[in-house]
Amino acid sequence: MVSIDDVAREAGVSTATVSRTLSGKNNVSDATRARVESAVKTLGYSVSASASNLASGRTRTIGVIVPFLDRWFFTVILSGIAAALAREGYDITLHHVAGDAAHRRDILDGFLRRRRVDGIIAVSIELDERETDGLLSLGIPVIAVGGPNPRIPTLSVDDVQLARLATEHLLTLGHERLAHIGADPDFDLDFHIPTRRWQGFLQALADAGISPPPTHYEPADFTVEGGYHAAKQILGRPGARPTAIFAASDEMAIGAILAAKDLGFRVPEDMSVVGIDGHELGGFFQLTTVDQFPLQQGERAAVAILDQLNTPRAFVEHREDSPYELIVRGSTARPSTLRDD
Amino acid sequence: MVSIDDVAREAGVSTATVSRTLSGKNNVSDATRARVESAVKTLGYSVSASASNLASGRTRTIGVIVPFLDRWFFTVILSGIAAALAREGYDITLHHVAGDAAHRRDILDGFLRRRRVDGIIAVSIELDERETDGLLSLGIPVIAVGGPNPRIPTLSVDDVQLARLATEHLLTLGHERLAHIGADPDFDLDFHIPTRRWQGFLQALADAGISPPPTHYEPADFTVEGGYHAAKQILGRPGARPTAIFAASDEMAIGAILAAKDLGFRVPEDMSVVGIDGHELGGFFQLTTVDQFPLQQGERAAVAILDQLNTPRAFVEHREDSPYELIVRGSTARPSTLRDD
DNA sequence: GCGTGCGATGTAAGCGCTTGTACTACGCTG
DNA sequence: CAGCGTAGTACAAGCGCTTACATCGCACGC
Repeated sequence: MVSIDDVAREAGVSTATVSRTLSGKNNVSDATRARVESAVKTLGYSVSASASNLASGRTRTIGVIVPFLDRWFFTVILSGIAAALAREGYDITLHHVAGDAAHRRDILDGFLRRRRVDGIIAVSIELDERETDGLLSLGIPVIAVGGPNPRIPTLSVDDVQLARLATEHLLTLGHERLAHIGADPDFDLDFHIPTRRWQGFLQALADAGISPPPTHYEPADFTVEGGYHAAKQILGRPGARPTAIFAASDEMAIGAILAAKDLGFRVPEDMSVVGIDGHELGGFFQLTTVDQFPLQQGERAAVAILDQLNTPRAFVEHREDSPYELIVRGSTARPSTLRDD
Repeated sequence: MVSIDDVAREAGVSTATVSRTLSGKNNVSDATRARVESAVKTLGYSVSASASNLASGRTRTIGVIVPFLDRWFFTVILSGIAAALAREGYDITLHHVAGDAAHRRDILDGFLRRRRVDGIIAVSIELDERETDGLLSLGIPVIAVGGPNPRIPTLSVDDVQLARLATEHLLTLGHERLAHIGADPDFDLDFHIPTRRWQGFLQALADAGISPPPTHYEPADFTVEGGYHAAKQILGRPGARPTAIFAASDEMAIGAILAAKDLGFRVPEDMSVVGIDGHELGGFFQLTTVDQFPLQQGERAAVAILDQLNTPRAFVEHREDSPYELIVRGSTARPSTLRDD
């Protein structure tokens, strides 16, 4: 393997100069720089990451911790992180932290402690006090995306407002009997998001002077299948049928659309459905949704951690200002009572 | 930061002994081992990865290159890789290699050259000659999953057989007019898989003595939407309508099911649909499919690379023996001409 | 009772960089 | 023309480990 000494010899300079040239320091003359660069090229040299790390204390690597590796939303965030970090020449080491407690310990106590990474991005993971202590005691920047942890600087979307927006869209169209597909209580233990969306839903209804019958809440597990079953419950239950469903995720909303169709309801004529996320299948199913731009969320997190690396601050605040946007497609319309057809 | 010297001092031994203890070497007495371990615990020590790498030349890290980070199939493979590597205490550095040529160069010439990883797993990426040379010249094990590259040891599924199995399932049920939804020619330039599935389809038909009319091939882009449109073409075209569709992916198969329903056909009564992959939504849509167990494919790749790391071989052969299995659900049945109902 | 061998431990030489400090040569200024 | 600042470069000391080799006892065999 060709080392920095080989390059120095080839270029007729010291290793220090080679190092300065390669790391873009400006106190190298143009002539020297050119010689070094040509030596690098002819020898096919590239720095040894570990030697560089050891000497400088910087790894140019960010650790990313994700709870799911096979769910659309999380992989899109990951994708955004990867894109933004790659742009700046940073590597990413990926840690999939699932339920397994022993494995969690391995990751949080083991891998991440070894000065392998300059910073950590934790995507939507619930950490207990001990784990949080562990992360923070590493002495490197930590940024969370959308998690519920108050002690870690977090970038998130305002879930209450998101849900309000979706709900207000339905109210604006003239719907008065709304149902909500939210989360299982179990599921919500880890992700408080569903509760906040439920709150936003209720707030919007309250502001509109509508009190929702409790039967119009149905829990599900954030999958298409879960949304399907929940919607069947909602639509099949005797009594005044809701004219619109607000599902806390696009996948559940898609399930709801399919359920409605299977029951013989037309969407949106008989039943409006709105979701949240901006899922890739939304366009195909003509799903009206509040897009929360997960790709950008990932990119913002990456940018934030790099920023923190470049100019360390003692205090990084929580930010609940990730952008979102109502995308109106074909799954919502005025309720039939207000229609001419 | 506490270093190995601190531990050595605390335990009253040399750093060499600490190092031997921690790396599980066996020539350390039980008493000494205990002292070291307790010192490690009280000081909260963990090795510096870069120092260890630099001294030993091993990183305990595998580089994984994926072409997509937001498609179910690839993220599931990634998930399998991550699980298997984590089990052995290996880290993974993730590289998302999309179309962008400059970025590709950065990855392949830059990141991976820096002795950052002990091995590389390339998931379904097409590499040109120069890129392949680059990878192989790194002098570390490289394993591909499902790519078309003859110079890199590849683990893959036998796509011809996979397609034969799916097709033979339809033939066994009594279908004689079959259609296939495959790939756009463009798409196939990168992934030769679709062509091989098409071959398997044709072989099965030929063996059964059936010559398919060319109109029964329809290209799509491996998405639900693509499958939907392709199926509409197939079903709407005048002439003898096929009684079954074999789609080269589950997502396209799901699109085909939805298209058939939208056109007023019942699945499977009027139209059978079979896919390939084992997609998570398959159960919900009652999709008959040939599952190719992507999670296991990822795990097998990880195991293979670790094996190669432990006992290097000059030559690692291609293996086309990844398991697959026909999962018969509700989207396929005998054609109506053969039914009593 | 002494040589042998082996298990347990210590010594120290790197691994390949980065970077603070020292040095050189050059062009100024006064 | 001496004195001085500065840009450009070299020197060399680490960074925190791993590991080949040296050392040291001690049990064992004869």
